[in-house]
Amino acid sequence: MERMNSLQTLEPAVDASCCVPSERPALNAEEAQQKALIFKALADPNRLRLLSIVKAGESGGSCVCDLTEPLDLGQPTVSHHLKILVEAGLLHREKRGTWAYYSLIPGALDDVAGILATL
Amino acid sequence: MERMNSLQTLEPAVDASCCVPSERPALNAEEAQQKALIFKALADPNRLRLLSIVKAGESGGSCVCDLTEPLDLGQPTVSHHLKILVEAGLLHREKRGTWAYYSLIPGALDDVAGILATL
DNA sequence: CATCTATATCGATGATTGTCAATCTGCATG
DNA sequence: CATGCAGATTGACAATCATCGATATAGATG
Repeated sequence: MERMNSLQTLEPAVDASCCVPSERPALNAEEAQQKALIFKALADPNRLRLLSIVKAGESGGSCVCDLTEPLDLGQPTVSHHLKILVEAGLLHREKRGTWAYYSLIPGALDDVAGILATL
Repeated sequence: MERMNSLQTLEPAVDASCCVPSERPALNAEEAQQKALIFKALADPNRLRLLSIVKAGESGGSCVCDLTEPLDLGQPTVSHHLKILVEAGLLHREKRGTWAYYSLIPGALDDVAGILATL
């Protein structure tokens, strides 16, 4: 299970040869599952709020203690949601001393938008 | 429950007065729930494939019978997934004779991308 | 009207998920 | 080393969800 998605490598150069969009043959089961994982991560109100707060507080990242209160959720629950967002390739986690700081991975949300555009 | 989302009216002119992005105060619980509904609709591999197939077959829409086989799912299950996509404001359903034709709502996926961009 | 066909709805079931309380880990500081 | 604190992990439980088989609805056609 470790390190599930990377978003960066999700569309690994569809065609190494050359150009032409080459008749996209409609998502196969495997691709669909990959991409669904990312949308699953976004499919919870509290996780959307976490992303929103982390994005708004862009300046070294937000620590869990800052995120627990506004959501009115227990600390373990927030940790759990954050883990899902990290595994989806949307957030980055950095431990500094006792605290863990979470920050948006640059471009990650744009990549998701790209997935939608190329469905 | 009827007619849940419209996507078009989800961002109802954030600010009627004028300009300035006006310090977005991080998703509140209600907005988050609304938006999560849309991502929930996208958070299933088979629904992603349905969207993909419907999008690819843009020419009057795809009927359920065309969608059942490629997904290898029962007809009731496909109908169920399609309903969820319609309720999320992503697909349009049109009954012609005995058949039901589904088509992408123009701009709907772009609107979702917009939600991501303004998180 | 009887029948056929395409699709929708219903009821049940197994799987997944969100949440919490309890516990564990690891860093920091007295 | 003992204590305290931030955060992660675990185990349990209720709620939600995806799927299916059976059935219902509603056009079309004989």
